Amino acid sequence: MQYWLFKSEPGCWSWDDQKAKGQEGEPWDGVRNYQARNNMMKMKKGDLGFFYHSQKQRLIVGVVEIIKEHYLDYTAEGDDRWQMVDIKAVADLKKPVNLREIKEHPDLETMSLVKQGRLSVGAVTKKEFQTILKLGDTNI
DNA sequence: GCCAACGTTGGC
DNA sequence: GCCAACGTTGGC
Repeated sequence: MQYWLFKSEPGCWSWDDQKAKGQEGEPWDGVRNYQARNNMMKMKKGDLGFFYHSQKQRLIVGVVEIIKEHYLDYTAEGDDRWQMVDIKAVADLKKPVNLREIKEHPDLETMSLVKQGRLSVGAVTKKEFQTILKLGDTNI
């Protein structure tokens, strides 16, 4: 089992939008970054991840599950081979975790979210995942 | 609104 | 293949 982090501007695609999709989930399309794509290609069905609101809020708001492994992004053009995965909402973080808490936490300050702010789909270690769940007062 | 960080592009 | 210029993202 591996853990991940999906970043989105809430004005574009929010946690509420994601939750509205329910069990059906939604393709994480439009990723145009090789590192993010490579991360998606490593994802397995059943892996868990966080849903992060970037920009104004800067909060980890929920937990998602990968429900479909990588396939061709239908927004890719021509010979592009951009990939996407499907994710569904699993749980709210009872207490959303903000970026400042993450930066100040000794176990979290090395997260890719902190070190590589611009990466839209990042990996999270098991320890980081569990630490954030604890900060968020949430059990899965 | 500004700026730093980073990825991408294109000239050589 | 290198590197400067440029564009984009996201934190502040």
